Amino acid sequence: MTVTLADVAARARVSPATVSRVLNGNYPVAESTRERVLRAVADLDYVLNGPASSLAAATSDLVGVLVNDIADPFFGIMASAAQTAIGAGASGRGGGEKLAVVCNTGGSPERELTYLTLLQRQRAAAVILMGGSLEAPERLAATAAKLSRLADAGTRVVLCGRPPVEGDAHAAALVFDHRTGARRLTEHLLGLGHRRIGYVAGPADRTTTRHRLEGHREALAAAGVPEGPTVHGPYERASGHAATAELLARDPDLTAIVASNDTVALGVCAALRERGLDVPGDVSVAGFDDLPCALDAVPPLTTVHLPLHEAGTRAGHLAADAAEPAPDGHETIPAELVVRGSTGAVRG
Amino acid sequence: MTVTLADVAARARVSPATVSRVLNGNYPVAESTRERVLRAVADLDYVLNGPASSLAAATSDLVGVLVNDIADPFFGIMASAAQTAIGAGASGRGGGEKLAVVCNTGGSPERELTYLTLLQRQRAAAVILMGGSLEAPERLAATAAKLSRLADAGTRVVLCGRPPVEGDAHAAALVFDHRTGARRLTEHLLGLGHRRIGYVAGPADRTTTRHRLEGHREALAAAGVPEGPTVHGPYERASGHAATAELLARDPDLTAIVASNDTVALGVCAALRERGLDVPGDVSVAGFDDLPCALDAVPPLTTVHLPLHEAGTRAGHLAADAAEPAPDGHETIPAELVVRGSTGAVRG
DNA sequence: TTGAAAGCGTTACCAG
DNA sequence: CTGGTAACGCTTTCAA
Repeated sequence: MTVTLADVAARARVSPATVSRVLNGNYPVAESTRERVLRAVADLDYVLNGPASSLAAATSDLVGVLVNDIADPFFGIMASAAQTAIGAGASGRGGGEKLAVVCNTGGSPERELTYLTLLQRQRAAAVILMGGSLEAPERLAATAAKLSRLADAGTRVVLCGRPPVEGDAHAAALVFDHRTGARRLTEHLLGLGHRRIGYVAGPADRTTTRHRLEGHREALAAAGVPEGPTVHGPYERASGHAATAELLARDPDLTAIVASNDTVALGVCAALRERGLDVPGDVSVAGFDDLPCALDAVPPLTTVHLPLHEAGTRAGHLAADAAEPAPDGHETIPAELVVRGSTGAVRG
Repeated sequence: MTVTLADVAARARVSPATVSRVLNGNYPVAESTRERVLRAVADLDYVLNGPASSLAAATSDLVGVLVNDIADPFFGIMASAAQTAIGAGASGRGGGEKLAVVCNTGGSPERELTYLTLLQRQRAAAVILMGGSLEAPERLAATAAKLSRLADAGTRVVLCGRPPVEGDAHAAALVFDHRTGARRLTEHLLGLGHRRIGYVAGPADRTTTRHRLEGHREALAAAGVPEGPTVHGPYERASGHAATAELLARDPDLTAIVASNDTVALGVCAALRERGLDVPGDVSVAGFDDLPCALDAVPPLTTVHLPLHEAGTRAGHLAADAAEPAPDGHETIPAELVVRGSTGAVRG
């Protein structure tokens, strides 16, 4: 029923081996033969059988990109950049590009492991893990074990926005400097005169949550300012909205709120507006991630800019083997303060 | 080096066939044998070889989800829902779930075709095409041809948010009622007294752009109100921002602006604020898509709600064969007007 | 530069 | 309920 390589070979009057060589383009073939084969391919509308090809070659063109939340532009931007970088990379087997596919783990370690197994089944060429991870020890161990098994099987592993696995040299790691970014952000607010600062943290037990919170606390400690109320919640609008009520209940005199994430910051803004509070007149709001899709329609916010596009591109190149990893496997990606407007100073 | 099914069979003292049956769980096996096999699998840390499995079975567990822009939550939300629905569907071959992977076409028909070919290579179990498409005839024909070839090869094809292909009964189509939604939106503005309404349309030649614009014009025509200025641009913030300047230049007395998309609407709001115009006091802004991540931090907007999550879920079920398609293959998904606040009336 | 043939690891059919 | 064994379609030495 379906056209096979042998059919193409017959029509082109060559051996299957020759067709394979033409298709993979990694072997010298006479130009005339080559043309004859390509014409036969076109005539027969032949499509290579991926599974057969992968089986025989013991590798595939699949590159898995695991993200915590595909509905969050934070991941969308990185994934998009990675996918472009991968597709544009060196042409792989099967006469073409690599197939970069995005897998949505929803932040669940179980689903993450499931996807990794699935990709391992497929003999994926590479795997990119994007975003922070849960910090539960057994989970980390399970993931680390799976990753090193993947690496052993020849799958390239790239960590993007996630701390390197302890004692695992297999994976290239691109690490955002959340801590410094968060510290700068809080330093900025302190510089504007704020002394009562609330903090909406991300989900507990996540690396990003911890690192950002640590930076925040560093800044407070250095300035000798006591820590204000802190509330944890998922990286979602609703979370910022609910947290705001909680923070104001705990300290009605807050003059600033730091959100662990832009999406959360938007929720904070909405909640403040509902209460008749002016942003940033009454309460200053600061965010993190600098998502282009979220920010300039709301009052001027100060945020920390993470170069998502660049990070994703770099991850893609590493995954596609189109770039050399750093000697020690780690690369730190700077987080840069972006101040929008200048009305965030404390009144009086 | 790598553990194969035969190794497992040897250790469990059964035949390879039996191991396969245990793993696929679609054949009766004695409980004791079954346990022995599973223990051997665990002991050896065996992972099924996907390509070999797909080759022998002539199908795979891969489901491709093609989206126009993975960085846009519009697609992220639908893709996420679809992925969940697919994973939760009937357990397929290989002892588990289907692998739903999202592919970012960037709205380019070439990349779309490339991905479809790649998925065809992989003998994908299903393909979901999300979002509107370009209307260039040759492109439509090329895509249609590819899709029917996929369908012939046993791949289920689902269209989600894209009009059905002419004369192609292979694909199940979930169609958003953009036209009615857009009509209602403009009717609402007209009801508030607006008579000079600008329109920021999506990219030219896209089905969504055309349908939304048609609905807008229907409402104007029915009310005998002349069409205001219209500007085309991509579905991005920057586009709304730039378009606003253009619209106001063409008609400084606009009292309302309809954006073809929420992301664009945010850009419009930002541009208006920069000009010192109050939203919706001076100019009323209306959006489309009702993205939860975009809307309630800005002034009350009126939008059209598209049930993205529901649509994505439905698409996933259809792709996973966990639901029956409608008899004629089409399903229309309603677009519902959402009015936020009530201050959008024309002044005086 | 090309051809022949030996696998690659599973599945599924046919016996038992 | 279990075992034996042809496919499945391609890649890749090894020769020519």
